[in-house]
Amino acid sequence: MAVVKSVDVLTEQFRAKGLKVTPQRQSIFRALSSSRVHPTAESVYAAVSSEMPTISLRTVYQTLNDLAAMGELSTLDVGTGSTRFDPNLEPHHHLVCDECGSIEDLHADFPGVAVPTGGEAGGFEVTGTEIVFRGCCASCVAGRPSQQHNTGGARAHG
Amino acid sequence: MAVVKSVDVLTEQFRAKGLKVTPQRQSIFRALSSSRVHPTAESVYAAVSSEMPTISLRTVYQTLNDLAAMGELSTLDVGTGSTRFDPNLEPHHHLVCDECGSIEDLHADFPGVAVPTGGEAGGFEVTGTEIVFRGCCASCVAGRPSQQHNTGGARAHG
DNA sequence: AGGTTGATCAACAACGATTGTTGATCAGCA
DNA sequence: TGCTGATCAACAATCGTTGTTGATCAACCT
Ligand SMILES: [Mn+2]
Ligand SMILES: [Mn+2]
Ligand SMILES: [Zn+2]
Ligand SMILES: [Zn+2]
Repeated sequence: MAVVKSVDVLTEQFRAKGLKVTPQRQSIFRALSSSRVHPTAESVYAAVSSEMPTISLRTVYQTLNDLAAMGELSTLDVGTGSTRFDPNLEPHHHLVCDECGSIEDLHADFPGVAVPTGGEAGGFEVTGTEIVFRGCCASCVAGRPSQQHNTGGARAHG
Repeated sequence: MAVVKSVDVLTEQFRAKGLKVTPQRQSIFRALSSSRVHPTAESVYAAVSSEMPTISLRTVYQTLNDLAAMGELSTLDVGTGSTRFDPNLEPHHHLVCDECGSIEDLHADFPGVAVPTGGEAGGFEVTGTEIVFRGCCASCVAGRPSQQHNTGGARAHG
């Protein structure tokens, strides 16, 4: 359940790179370390703004990009228009709700998932595998107009 | 190896929906049915422009969106800035080259890939599963400065 | 403690991808 | 042939993101 490195560790990393540790950056560190929701730059901005109203969106983008460049954050693109930032450094996959746009983590590994050698895609050198499950999250399912339970017929792949 | 439906079939579908079958649309149909490269709107525009120089980018977007809305085309977002259109209607997965940006199809199914019930993501209703392998395509690997063969050490997940 | 130097700010402009709009012209199809 | 939607050019506008500028500030090293 480890997320982004602690505020202290990030502080160290910034210092080591000759980057100053400013209150803005610390505030962003804090916002990230207490977040499990794959925030956008805007939403980090909103969170940080509440305790530091003068921070600029520009600074938020800047710091998020710094963190991503340092590998302390990864970026996600699920087709919702804006980039999501993922403070969870562990290898994992994602469940994207088509209804509310939420993104949940799935900590599972699928050992069978690999590119078959010599086939259609022979010679492709894999460095990373991302699985995205699309569908409807539990809370959106719960909020639906009541209807007969229909447990069958979910097609794989859309 | 079936790709987008034939030009004739798409023609029928458009007529059935009360949409007119114009030379522009037919040209776009043709460009798609002979494409295996997950083109962007711009690249479809470029292809069609060569045989129909007066077509507008606006019309290309319009038709691609129509096709996507009809389910005759799917859209892909791999974080390269622009939407890729996929004329391949069969369920499949993708290999994205981080070097040249190419996207190859992988026609394989991974029966083990499913959201574990009752765990971290209990209650999520899956409607589609997309697997993206990131790495380096065969031709980019081939074009590298010669070095010792290193066949080990590909980490899964980045 | 003080000076150097990078960080931040406001206030913009600019970008690329995509969509909206308008009015005029054109052409598919019944 | 006529109705009506499609297309066109030529824009403007949107959204997310990055660039720029000059002024101010403050983290950090000595
Ligand atoms: Mn995640
Ligand atoms: Mn494909
Ligand atoms: Zn939901
Ligand atoms: Zn490549």
